[in-house]
Amino acid sequence: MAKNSTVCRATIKDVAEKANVSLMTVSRAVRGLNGVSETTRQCVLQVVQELNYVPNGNARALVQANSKLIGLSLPTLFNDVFADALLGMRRTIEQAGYSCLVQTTDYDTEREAKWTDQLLEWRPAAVIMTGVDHHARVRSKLRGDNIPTLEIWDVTDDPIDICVGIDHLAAGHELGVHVAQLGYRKPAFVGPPEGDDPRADKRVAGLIRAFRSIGSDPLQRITVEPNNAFLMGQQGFDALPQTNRPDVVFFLNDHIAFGGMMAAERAGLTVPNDLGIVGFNGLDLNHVLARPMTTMSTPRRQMGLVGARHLLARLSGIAPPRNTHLPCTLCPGQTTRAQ
Amino acid sequence: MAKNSTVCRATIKDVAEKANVSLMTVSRAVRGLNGVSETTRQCVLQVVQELNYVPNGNARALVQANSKLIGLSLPTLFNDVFADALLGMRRTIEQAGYSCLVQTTDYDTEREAKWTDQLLEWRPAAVIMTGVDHHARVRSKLRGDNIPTLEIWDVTDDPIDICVGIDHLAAGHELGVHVAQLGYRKPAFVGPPEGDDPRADKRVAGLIRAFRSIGSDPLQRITVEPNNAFLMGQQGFDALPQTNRPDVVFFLNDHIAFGGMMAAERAGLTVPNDLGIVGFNGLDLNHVLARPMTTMSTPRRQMGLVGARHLLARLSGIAPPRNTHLPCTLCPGQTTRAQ
DNA sequence: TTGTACGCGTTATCAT
DNA sequence: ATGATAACGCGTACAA
Repeated sequence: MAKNSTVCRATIKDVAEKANVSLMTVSRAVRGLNGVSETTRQCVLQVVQELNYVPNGNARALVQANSKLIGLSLPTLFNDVFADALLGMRRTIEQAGYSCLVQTTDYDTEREAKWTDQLLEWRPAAVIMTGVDHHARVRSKLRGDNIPTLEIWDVTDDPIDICVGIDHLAAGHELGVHVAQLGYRKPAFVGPPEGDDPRADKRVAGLIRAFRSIGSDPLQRITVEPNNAFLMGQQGFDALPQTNRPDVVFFLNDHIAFGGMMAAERAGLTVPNDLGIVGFNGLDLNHVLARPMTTMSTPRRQMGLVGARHLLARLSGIAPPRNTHLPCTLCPGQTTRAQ
Repeated sequence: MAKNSTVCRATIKDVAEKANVSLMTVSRAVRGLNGVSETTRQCVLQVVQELNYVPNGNARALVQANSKLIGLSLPTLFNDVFADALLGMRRTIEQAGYSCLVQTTDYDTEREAKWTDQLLEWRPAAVIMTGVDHHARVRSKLRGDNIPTLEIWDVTDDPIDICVGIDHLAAGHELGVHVAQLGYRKPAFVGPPEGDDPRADKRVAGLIRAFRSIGSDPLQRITVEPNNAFLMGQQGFDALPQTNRPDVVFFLNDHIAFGGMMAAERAGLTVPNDLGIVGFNGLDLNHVLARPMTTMSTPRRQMGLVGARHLLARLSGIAPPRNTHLPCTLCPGQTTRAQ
């Protein structure tokens, strides 16, 4: 009878029997350890091929008490900036033999916490999270279990473990000061509701401080639902107050800003004279626009790279710096007035 | 002395001892199985809390001979279309208790094959791959091990297991016929080199067939290096032949088309009169453009949803259809001439 | 309702 | 250079 149409996978034992050696010899040969004669190794690897033997990662993780898995938590994939950071990170991580267990949180701390619970069952070697604002349970579990943890994209005095990011408060402030110096006095911000994206909130705090210090109108915060970036920009523009309209709008990111600019021009406004448009991140989108956008360029690729390196160092017992600030670069563009 | 600053994690055994019950009672209580009195369960769960017990997924996977892990392979994350498909998929999958092991291949079949080898060590419950063109080794391994496999984004007569996608050849043909009927006769295509993206190649084949049947100039294929989408569009436009310039350009996708259009207009051309611009996918970008782009809308979200459902059905023993075609929708826009 | 014995596939450790 | 044995933490099967 057919042997119950099930997966039939070879184990070390199968290989050992067929090769007429012990389990340990196979194990050593497969892992490329010393202490196996060249002839034996050849023979074993030969059998491994024939039997299509694939080591069982679960068994290995079990006996070694932790796995070659790394948990990776991102807010969303609908945003090139995270893809950018990932690019730098994933390669480094995978070359070191780790695999990534990925989740997206949609900026929901609860979701993140639930996923963490699920993740910990796999005894991951490390965890990478976006931002530094997490559910208290997550912090305490990761700390308590002493799991190497990398927080990326933001900085804090008290990271869970190690942290590589930019100072969003300072970036917001620098951007605000620049724009204020250009003469804009009625600022608005278009982005998610307060509380959804802690990094956005910090940048807004920086903007507020910048404009308050020169006695301008207070910054108006316009809320748009998470959606396609270009649509969000359009919705953000539509939501601007008609009377006493702002003279400059800071958008959550460049793509949203572009959507807002399109909407503004369709509504008959002239950028930057009637309305200044400011983005964030310095995406490559800028390079194709007729007029480059005023924005703040963030070191995304580098954050990923540096973060991954520090984490790997941590995994091999070397203590990396707990906190790494990376610099942003102001990009004055033509979507705000000159001078 | 400090107990070697290492992870100290509670096991079932620890819980059992503290709760004064057997291992099995704990196991049952934790998994919510029947056969445990309410009082015992309360007591056990109480101890679980205190000890911060988290079941070991590796041990579980080992004894059950396969894990609650699903492998997921995507070409890139720098493309909203994959994020779209994922959105529909991941939720469904995660609610069923699975976690995703993600990779990106950068359209490299070799990379995909290597990753698959690594993945199989985890004894995943299922594998999801993009497209239907894979390394022969991958096909045979997945088939040989009888692993539930979902191929998404494309269709074929001979899927590894199950398959949900669109017919790229037909989509290309339909788009080509539409544009040809508008009177364009010198078509070009801007995208990756032939062989890199099999789905793009199929669409190109459809375009070629459409234009050949009306005896127009043959379609010129312009190659651009993978890069930021907007930049690729710009580069694609720059690479168009100056003499006997094409009168319509099909781009790999909408974002690239947008970059191309910007470049064309900066070069002084009028769209759609001097040059027709055609995208692919029907991204939301279109909704904010002053003139919507001519494109073919793809059912990305739906592919993800349907695919995930079929896969879950497969995992619970129900046989879903092997092959599911989903329809595309032609979106005539204003970046090609009317009539 | 609860408990006991065994095995899952691997590696560490200690022989030989 | 090679092998025997004992874990690792859990679930299945059966017994009480």
